[in-house]
Amino acid sequence: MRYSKAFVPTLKEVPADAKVDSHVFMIRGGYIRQVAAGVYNFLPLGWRVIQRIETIVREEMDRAGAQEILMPAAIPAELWQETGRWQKYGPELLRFKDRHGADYCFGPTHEEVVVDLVRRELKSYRELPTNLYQIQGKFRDERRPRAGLMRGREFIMKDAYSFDVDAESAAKSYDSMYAAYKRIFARCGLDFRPVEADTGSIGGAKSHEFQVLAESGEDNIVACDTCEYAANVEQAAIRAASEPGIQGGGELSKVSTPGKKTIADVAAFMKIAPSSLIKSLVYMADDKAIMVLLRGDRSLNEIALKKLTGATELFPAREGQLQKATGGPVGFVGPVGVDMPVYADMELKGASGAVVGANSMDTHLSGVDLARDVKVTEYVSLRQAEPGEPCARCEGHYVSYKGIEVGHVFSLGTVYSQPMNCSFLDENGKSQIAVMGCYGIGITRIAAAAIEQNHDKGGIIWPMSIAPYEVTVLPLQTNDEEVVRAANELYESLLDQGVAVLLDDRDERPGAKFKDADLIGVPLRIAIGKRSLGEGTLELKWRRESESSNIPAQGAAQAIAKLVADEKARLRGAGA
RNA sequence: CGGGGUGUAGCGCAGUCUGGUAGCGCACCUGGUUUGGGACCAGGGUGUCGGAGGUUCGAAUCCUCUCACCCCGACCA
Repeated sequence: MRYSKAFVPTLKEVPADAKVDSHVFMIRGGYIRQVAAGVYNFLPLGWRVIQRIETIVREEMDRAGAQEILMPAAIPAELWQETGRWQKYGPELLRFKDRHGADYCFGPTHEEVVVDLVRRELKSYRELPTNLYQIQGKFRDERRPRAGLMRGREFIMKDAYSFDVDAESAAKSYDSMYAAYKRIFARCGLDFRPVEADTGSIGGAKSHEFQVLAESGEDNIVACDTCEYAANVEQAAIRAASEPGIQGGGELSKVSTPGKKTIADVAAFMKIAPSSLIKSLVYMADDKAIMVLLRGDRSLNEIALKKLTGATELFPAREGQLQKATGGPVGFVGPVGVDMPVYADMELKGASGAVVGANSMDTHLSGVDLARDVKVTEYVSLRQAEPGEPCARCEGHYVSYKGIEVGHVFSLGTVYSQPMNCSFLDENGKSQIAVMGCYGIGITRIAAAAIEQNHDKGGIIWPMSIAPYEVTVLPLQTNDEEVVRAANELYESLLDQGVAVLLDDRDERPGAKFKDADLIGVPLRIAIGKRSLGEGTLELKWRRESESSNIPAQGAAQAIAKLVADEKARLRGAGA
């Protein structure tokens, strides 16, 4: 591409709306433009990146034996009603009516559609296993879209669905996708980690997320420093404590704690550690109040609570609801004498000598013995794993990371195939339900995650495999015939070699060209100027390095093409 | 959904408190000089002041309603 003809509107100034690096650089570099909250146009550079990511995904999915299809974005409500998700999915599902008044939704995921497709055709076990995938624009009406492509409402996703005869075969399909995902993310040049995860509203038995490690990530991950175990904190296993998390003993007595509403305030006031307090949380589970008890220094794992209660809607009680349920004010909530289910974290089993709220203004209770003073409904593991604590699987300890979820693989079992009756006849002529898996990749999110991991103050530093252009050629003096001729020749030769090359033939000063090249982030830059051309050399610089080197002008195209190919091969090798 | 904030030129912003007929930087257009890290000089204004209603002789500015976007939290494949 000749830059003079390209639609690449770069910006010197940082747009006011963008806070995250990947968002800032995608706008400044002329990759995307916003249309509405969480909805973007992809400009030529942005679209080239997306297409290159899609190509890698297609190659690896095809290699793993999956077949590409395309399902509709507009889905009739009946399919979603069949699985009950029309009711369950909530306001994230964008719903609308056609001219006849029939209900539709814009597909945020396609289990219903693919199962409907397969169940109509599937007859025999001989047709399995099969794996169908698509790359498609999805829409999820996020409450709060943010950070550009990291969390948009409309985004591009690759979703795949496997169908197997039994659980054993389904496990093989799962493993094959897991392996394909590792190759895909490695080829995209990402530093990532597969972690055990919650299955969320998709449902099913086991799942892994593929997390790109980045400070700006929204997900919290813990990984063991010794074994291979890594998990989302929503899911992370916690090693059973060998003794109660709070031990003190003593008599139950009232303590005056005027104005001390938080764990930190009470601990400081009473001169004890926050870990000697019990945190009492009141949640509304489908309009029923429940209480959760945790050690004062721990955080609730809401996913675990949701699983425990089976509630569709679960949120912290508002002030009025809380007062009604406990009879006391916010800040002094406690479990002694309350009339509602009380779930205590496993760590509190046998706890004594603890401090809790007294359900009356400016008062706490000390010397609480859970077994003696509180009617605990059940002891369950309800807290989040924390960095530094012992690994549940080995003798190591947890380390915490921030991650961007770019892929997720689910072992679904029959949660969709059963209610939708997706069946086949086995060897004995007996009807069986297909065992499923589903596998997602956020194509547009990969682009954002790659930038989060690969940038500096000046702009993006693309991995070779997904860069919009692999090489950029900069003629530094556009009024110098020799320079222009050499640049044009190199440009044509690189095109002949199959290299994706951007020729900056604009009548701009060298400084402007360097700045734009850095911003756009093309991995390899060839500067052609009077200075070096006189000595028969060109200046080659990797975007990721600070120093340039000179290469002979003679045969430069072949040498550059080889560097590009070697770099892509290196990334490919990383996933093997 | 709760809390906070912002809408004025393509982009970044000032002007709003205290009402008086819209401005700065960058970008852009014309001419000239420049050319190895976002050049300089001269000239040019490109605007339903987010929208609707109201108060007023007069509204970017005051009042009411409304829309959009951003941030924090909650929520979430």
